[in-house]
Amino acid sequence: MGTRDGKILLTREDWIRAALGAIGEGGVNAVAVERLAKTLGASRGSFYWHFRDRADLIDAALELWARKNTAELVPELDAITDPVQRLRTLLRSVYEQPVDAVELTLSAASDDPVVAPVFARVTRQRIDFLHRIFTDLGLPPSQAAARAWLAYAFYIGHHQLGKNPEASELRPDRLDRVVELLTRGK
Amino acid sequence: MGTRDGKILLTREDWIRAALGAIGEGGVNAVAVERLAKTLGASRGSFYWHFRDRADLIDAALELWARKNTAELVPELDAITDPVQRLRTLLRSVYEQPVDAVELTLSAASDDPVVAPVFARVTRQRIDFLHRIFTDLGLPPSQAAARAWLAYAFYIGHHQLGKNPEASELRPDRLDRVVELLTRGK
DNA sequence: ACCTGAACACCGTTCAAGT
DNA sequence: ACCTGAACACCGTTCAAGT
Repeated sequence: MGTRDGKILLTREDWIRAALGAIGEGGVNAVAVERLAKTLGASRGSFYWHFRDRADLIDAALELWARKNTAELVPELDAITDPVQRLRTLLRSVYEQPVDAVELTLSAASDDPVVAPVFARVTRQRIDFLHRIFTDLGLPPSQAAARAWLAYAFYIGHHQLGKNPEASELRPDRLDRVVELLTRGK
Repeated sequence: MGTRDGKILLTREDWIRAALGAIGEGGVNAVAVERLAKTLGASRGSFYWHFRDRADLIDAALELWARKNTAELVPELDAITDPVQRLRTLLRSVYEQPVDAVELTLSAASDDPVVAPVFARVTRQRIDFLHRIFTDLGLPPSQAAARAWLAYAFYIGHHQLGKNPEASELRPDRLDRVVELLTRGK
């Protein structure tokens, strides 16, 4: 944020930060160029100097989120050698409150043309991660693949269900049974 | 659809049908009063004779969907006596193409104030249904509850992942392993 | 009872003009 | 290089006026 003639100059990053805030609060639809401009004290026209269009802004915001969030988390978890413990640590974050608001938006809007490619990349990284857990447990690759898919679909569904207060009352209060089911057998 | 002076009169149902079509094609956001009015050959003002506002229309559309879809499906599946077969039949519908477009919208937008109550009701009915499957299998209630939750979260997550072509390439091609995992063990 | 048409506020995008 | 302000199209909602 530079200044000139006492006026504040905005950077691309200023807009991105504002967009991520809006996504967290109200989802992708809440990213309104006019509202952000008002918040940042600039005109709508100014926005179009920094970004091609609204989709460009959302794309940049999600890219930033994915880098900070997934790319940095996976190596950290991979450091845990016991695969069951690694799975438990991952799933525990699902049960944590509050769930990352951008994460929710991402999976809910995964068919949005802007969201889709980011979501696909994050998904691939995460399923790879789960697959490693199950092969480390000694499962053959095809079984590990089925189980990784089940675990990841569970992860996504759990998030979606958690958004709805009435639905989440129905969920079990302990993770243990879920972990046990996923890691048992063979 | 009556007529008067050669002019077509629209009913609430005409608007609801148009709204369900729009939801299926582009999600809840695609329900635009002006666009529907143009499609139906009426003015926007006319819409507000039949509905309080846009949310009222979406609500009515989802109610209709839930009645047709879930309330009629559950008794039909309950007729299958073997619980494993019942689960397999249910999960098979998840793997079927194409997945119901309204179903996708419903779980993706389950935090939307209009969608939330409908989603919560549908969720309760379905988890009850799954719970019955697992108690029929001989599991104690608390274990059946954990497993019903896992199965339903899987169901939702599977749908969400299926929206994304790249993500769904990673899913296993056979349901059998998933059914086996869910139904196995004491 | 049901609909039209104009009005207002909000938003995305473009662009000539300013510094 | 970065921004403003006006313009246009699209949309939700209201309401007086029509039949």
